[in-house]
Amino acid sequence: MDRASRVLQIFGDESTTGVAYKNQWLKRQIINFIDVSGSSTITDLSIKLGSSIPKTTSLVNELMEDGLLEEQGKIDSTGGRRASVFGLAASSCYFLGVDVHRYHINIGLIDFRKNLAKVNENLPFLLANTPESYKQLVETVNEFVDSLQVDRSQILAACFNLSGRINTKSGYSYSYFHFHEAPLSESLRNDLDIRSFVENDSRAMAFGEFFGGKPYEISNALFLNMDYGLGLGILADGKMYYGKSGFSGEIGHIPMFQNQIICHCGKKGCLETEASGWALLRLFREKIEQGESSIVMKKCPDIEKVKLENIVDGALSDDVLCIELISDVGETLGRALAFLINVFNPECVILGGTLSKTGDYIRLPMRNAINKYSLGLVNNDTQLKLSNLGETAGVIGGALLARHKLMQTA
Amino acid sequence: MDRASRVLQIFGDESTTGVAYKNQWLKRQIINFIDVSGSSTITDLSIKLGSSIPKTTSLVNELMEDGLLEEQGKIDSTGGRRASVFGLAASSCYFLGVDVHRYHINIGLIDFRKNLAKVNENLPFLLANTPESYKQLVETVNEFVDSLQVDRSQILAACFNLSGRINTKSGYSYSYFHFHEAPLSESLRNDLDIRSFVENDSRAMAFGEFFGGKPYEISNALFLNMDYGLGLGILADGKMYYGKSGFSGEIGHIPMFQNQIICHCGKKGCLETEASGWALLRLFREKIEQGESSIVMKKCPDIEKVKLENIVDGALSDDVLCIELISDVGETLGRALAFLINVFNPECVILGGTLSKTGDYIRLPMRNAINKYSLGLVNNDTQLKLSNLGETAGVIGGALLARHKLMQTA
DNA sequence: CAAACTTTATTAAAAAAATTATAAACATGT
DNA sequence: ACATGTTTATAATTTTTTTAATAAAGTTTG
Repeated sequence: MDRASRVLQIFGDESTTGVAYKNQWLKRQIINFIDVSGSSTITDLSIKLGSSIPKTTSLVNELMEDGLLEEQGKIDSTGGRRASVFGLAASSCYFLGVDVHRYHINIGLIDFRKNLAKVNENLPFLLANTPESYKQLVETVNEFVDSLQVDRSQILAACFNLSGRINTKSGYSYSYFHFHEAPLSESLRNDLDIRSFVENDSRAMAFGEFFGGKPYEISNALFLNMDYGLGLGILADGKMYYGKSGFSGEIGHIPMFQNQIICHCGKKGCLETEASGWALLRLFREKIEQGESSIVMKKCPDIEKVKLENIVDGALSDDVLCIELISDVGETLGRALAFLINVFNPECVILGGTLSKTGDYIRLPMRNAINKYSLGLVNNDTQLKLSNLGETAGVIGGALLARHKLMQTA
Repeated sequence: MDRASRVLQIFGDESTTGVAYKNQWLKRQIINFIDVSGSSTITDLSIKLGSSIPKTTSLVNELMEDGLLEEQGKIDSTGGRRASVFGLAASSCYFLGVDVHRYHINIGLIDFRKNLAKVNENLPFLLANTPESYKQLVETVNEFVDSLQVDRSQILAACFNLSGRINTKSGYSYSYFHFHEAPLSESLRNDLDIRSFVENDSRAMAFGEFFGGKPYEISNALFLNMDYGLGLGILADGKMYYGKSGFSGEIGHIPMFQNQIICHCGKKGCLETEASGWALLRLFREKIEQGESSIVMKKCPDIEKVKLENIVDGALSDDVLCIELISDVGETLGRALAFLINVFNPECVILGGTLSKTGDYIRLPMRNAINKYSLGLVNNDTQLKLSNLGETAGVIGGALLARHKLMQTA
């Protein structure tokens, strides 16, 4: 039995009983503890598990034989014999993150230690609710997997990040690839031969930002994905928050305005009509039509073809119009965030997505609006940070989620 | 050692080690499992704990000797010998809930089985940030405790529900009784000789509504406290959500309007300026001054002395003006709830507080606004319910919270 | 630099818990 | 009503785990 299968065995819930079950449970605890703490000594594990040192030793030895743990040298002495430290064996298994965008795909692979083993970004793709689009997705992922050094059986799970409404539990996607009888996650599993999950794109990015770094230090935070649309990822008490059907975080269509602009969701007055990538483009076009000038128009003379990225680049090149518009959008988003901060009292809010590339151009107006519109006592200890991972948040988050979902219960 | 002390011993974290520690942990698991499931057989417990039947039997026997568990007869046969069922012993310990309002206090006592043993409502009191007010609080609670059959030492914990900003973790209240060096919870503990917690009033009511009934069936829900001010209690993944500093749910002062009304929080455009008890009174006065009539004015001719309760009574007596105003407030609140529902995707929203007494007069306009302003896919499975507990939500919730906090870690 | 002290690892003895076997309680079918 | 099958409870035996004891590996101090 290879190492990947051992992982499945330990995290699977095959109904073993009695002492075998307990040992499996303890092994799972050991892996999870080492997972959050990075590495550990027998003594630490023993205390954490509430088991004796000989027992812990034998479990760790078994996990080493299984190939899931490895000795990583010795800890600095604390005044006596130096203790051996054990960590996860990176190559025991792998996980896939597939970030599906409208016009491209990013795919990434992480190992058991959460190292990003390989990323392919901007793979050509066209997202649509058609069997052809689905086929293209499957083929692209299969090509990526085949190009890897690691065997397909070593990849224990994959997570597909999709925009739109997704039921994470059932695995159904309602916006895309909604033509199979079976849930999308099932179809993918069959066509890839890899256990698959589907996830909301913003939530996956949020997961990457929250858990992508080494230690799990924050436990209440928000992640705002600012792209053409808006998305929100919520970390509540150290766990991703999903809501009843996995639809939580639908911030784009909250009613915040009395305007008459019809949102693509069909309603009027949505936040996205005034503060989003879509809104930014609309406002830009209006200003240009009113006769204002921008360097964006030099690079891209056809106003209909101006993309969000162009506006972002414009701002980064100190284009006044772009900076002003982004500031306006930031102010509005800050007002919405003030609402969320009052309700959630988070430790920090992380800004991600295409618009976050403008850095302080968007962050400062938001900070301003938050101070203006939310209660001092609540927002004082809320930090407003820019994304750490940037473009790769999606693939890293997806792969980490696949890993997380498998390790919770296989 | 009496039974109350046994509870403390089991839920305390005195640093026992090895097998003693494990047994304590297992006992805690047994109590917790029986707590959520109501009662249980040895076999069920054995499966749940992952321990053998003889081991479980001896633990249950010890817990019976300690007086925390009692045999509650036998289960109906499933085709063989009938199993004994065990449940918590109601009188092993008690918990106090103190609901502090502006002009009165409600106090309640629950036993270990969560039965409401005694309630005293509407005890005279005047809330202020003064030592006199604090003294009155302590005296009133002490009188209540002295009037009980049960000994003070049997009451393991008390929870005080206060409005305004409260840091639940540290035990500090920032709005009231903010003159001691030590946190309020410490002062109360000293003056009452009962371990004390402080809690946000709306959160305590929410806890009562969520966990006051028999089974814990919902795991994502919102509770809206509609009184003079607004409050929100959030249940996320089966747990009350607090946020970083315990300030979550500050829904009253979210920026939703462009109006010029100055809220008592100092800002403009707060939700409470247009949709709350305060707002309702303001709107009522404006309408009366414009010459409209209402039966409320017959009962209470001095417009300055009209209270929220009068408007509620007016609506329940079919007074047109009251009903209209409440409907308007409901519509606005519904719009705010639409926001929250989009973000939280809860299973249900429970309406409580004084305004909820108007029943469908407020509920239906809210439901309407929610349908209008939130995404169908998200809100379709969100129920909008009226409070079950009504007036007693606070004391029940408080007492349950005291019990919960002690049983998590004493 | 060796003696004394700490901390970790391994082994051996003792204790505790899990199995297995048996008895008791109850239901069902003849 | 009695034999048979099922489930629960208790007792006896075996296995597992803990505790205690010992050895090994470092650090610190006189």
